[in-house]
Amino acid sequence: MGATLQTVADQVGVSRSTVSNAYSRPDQLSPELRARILAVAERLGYPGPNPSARSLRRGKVDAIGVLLTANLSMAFRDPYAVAYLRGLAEAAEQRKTSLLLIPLPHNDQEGALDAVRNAAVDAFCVYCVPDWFKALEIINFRGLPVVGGEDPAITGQLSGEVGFVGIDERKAARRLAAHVAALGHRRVALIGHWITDTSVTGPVDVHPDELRYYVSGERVRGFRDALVAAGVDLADVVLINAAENDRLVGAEAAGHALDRQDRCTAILSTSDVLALGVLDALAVRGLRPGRDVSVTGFDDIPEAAAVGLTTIRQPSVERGRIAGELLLDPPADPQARHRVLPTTLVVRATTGPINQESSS
Amino acid sequence: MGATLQTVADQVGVSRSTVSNAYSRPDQLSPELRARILAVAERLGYPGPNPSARSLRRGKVDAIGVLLTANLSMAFRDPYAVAYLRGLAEAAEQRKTSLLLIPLPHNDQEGALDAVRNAAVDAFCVYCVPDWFKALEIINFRGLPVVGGEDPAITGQLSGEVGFVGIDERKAARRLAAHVAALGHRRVALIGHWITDTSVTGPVDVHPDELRYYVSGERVRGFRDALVAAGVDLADVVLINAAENDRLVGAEAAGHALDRQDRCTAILSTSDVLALGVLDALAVRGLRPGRDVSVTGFDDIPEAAAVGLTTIRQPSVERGRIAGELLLDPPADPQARHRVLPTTLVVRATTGPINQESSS
DNA sequence: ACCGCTCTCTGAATCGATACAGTACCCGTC
DNA sequence: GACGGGTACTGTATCGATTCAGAGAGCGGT
Repeated sequence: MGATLQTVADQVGVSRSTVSNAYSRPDQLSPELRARILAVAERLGYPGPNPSARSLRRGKVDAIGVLLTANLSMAFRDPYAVAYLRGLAEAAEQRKTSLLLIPLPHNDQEGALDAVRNAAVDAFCVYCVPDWFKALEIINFRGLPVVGGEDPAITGQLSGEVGFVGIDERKAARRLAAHVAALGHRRVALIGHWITDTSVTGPVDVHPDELRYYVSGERVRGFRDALVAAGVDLADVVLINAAENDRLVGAEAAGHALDRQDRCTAILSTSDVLALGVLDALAVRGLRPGRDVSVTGFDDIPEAAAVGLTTIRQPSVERGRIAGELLLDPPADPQARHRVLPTTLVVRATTGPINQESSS
Repeated sequence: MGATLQTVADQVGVSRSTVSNAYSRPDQLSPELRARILAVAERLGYPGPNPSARSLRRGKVDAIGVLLTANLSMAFRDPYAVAYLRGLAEAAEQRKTSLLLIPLPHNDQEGALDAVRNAAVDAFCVYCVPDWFKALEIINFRGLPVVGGEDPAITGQLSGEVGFVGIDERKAARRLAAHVAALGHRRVALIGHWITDTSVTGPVDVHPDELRYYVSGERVRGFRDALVAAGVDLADVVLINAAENDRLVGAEAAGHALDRQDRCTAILSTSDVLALGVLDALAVRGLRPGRDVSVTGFDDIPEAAAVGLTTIRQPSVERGRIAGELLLDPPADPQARHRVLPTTLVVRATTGPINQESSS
């Protein structure tokens, strides 16, 4: 109970340094002595160097902090986040680095920020964290390297070592909406995750330039760009806030678009998860996706292919892997620390030409 | 750069202790002084108490280590593991505790064990880690609390504070195999994850009592129990090892069972993920699941319902949540630290009565 | 016999914070 | 005016390791 380096050193009759070396620098002492030390350590029940003490002295903990979504357990519901995490884990695994998943409790901004302040890590990986959550500032204040996938403008202001791996959100969204507009849709609903609020799901009346959460905001702005370019009257575009990135919430949001007299003919969501909920909502009302109402998602999670969802594909596992690599082996060239990955428009069955009959 | 408690203390003109209190025990000093201290700290760029130093002194890090599958990134491929992790994250989140995902690199036993030795955590949660990986021993040696879901016999030998949350693997497997036997199947193949080897997928000739990985071993033994009870000749039972818990590997393993002249009429796998691969293998060969060959899985992941897979349902999110609760709020009563959760046989379309025509 | 070199091992300084006993002072009370 | 009881802050010991300059020994070469 409570054996330390010193205890072992005293027993063996060598200095503490030597015992330390036995564990951390085997080449610094003779193999025989090392064997003797380890044997005594085992006998005394010495569990090896205390990790906290070691990292205090070394100034390094071999772990990177992961900030995933506003709320950790939520992240495990989103297949895209899981895939991202997998890529991150692959990169970390190869470099013997642990991943510290930091809890971000709901309804406790201050507590969440404390968690970021107190995390024992060498760097941070931030994914899908809303702008109003001041995590980046704290990380910056701590002077730790960080890789994010959000607003490049914000990360550009940080002083520490910063990386970026993401996509051109707005451009991809534009491509998707252009496809929908080209099919003839003119009355459209846009469902955006967290664009105004994290507590209420429903229609909102905000100018797209004032949307809050960067990722969704850019996607919605991209949608609008394309719709305007196609000559759609913005008065016919309904904007709906989704309080969570969740299938049930997606269905609820879709309800607000479907249960009104001038029903829209297309619903664009800022994520596949929400779009799956939209499809549920259609099913409940006996509407056919791609015929009565066109539906699109974003991300291209595996289930999207299964249900034939038209969406934007963005790299998932690879994105996580690159994030990990940027943190663990930062390229000298700052240019190389800013990676914009390609996206693809994937057209499937949930989008189709406007149906004269039911849109009348 | 490099500001510490002392730096701040000197600037403000108070003692180091007081600055420490300003952060960790606000009730120990006047609000005015605290405000002044925090202001100076901010100005000096002091990022708050160093997490390593704090945890060294406190003897606590507010993190629990997670050992997930032999290989971390693999865990994110298994929907069951992800669900488990979600439950764990929920429990951790409520108690402001972080989750340290520990990398367990392939082909590096020693490195993996070091990772367990060096992890800065207060406790461990072990899930689906094979017996031959001596992680439990190390954790025990470190004297940290642990909750596992594997072999209760092993965990029973540990001296530290130990919890268990799992299911009666063998009983559940028995129920499943009894269902298959009752449908008339007599030539059966069993696919087991890691039952002999982690490098080769294919038929093996081992007595079930000598299988390696506890979870799969128990499941296979349960299968055999029921088959024997139903009068099946064990000579007609093929045992196939799966080198990974992976869909592709499942398909490969199934190939070994299907591409032989005395083709089996039922294939039982130790996990849903493997069973999905088995279904792929059937599809490739133009065989109908539930008609030509009956197929079963284990776990009841969401996709199982989608494809109509007969399987055993076991709690996933709940299992993770309970594991977290046992670690973070250990019940005083040792009995309550051993939780065996219920399982259900879920019969769907992939099992059916033996088909006279194609089994002849 | 002496130089220089490698190989092992030692000692002191250091990493940055927290716990706890203790001091100083103020205020009200009998 | 002595005393009890708070409140606000300080000082010191301590958590457990790593680092690095350097000491001493052994050894081949000249």
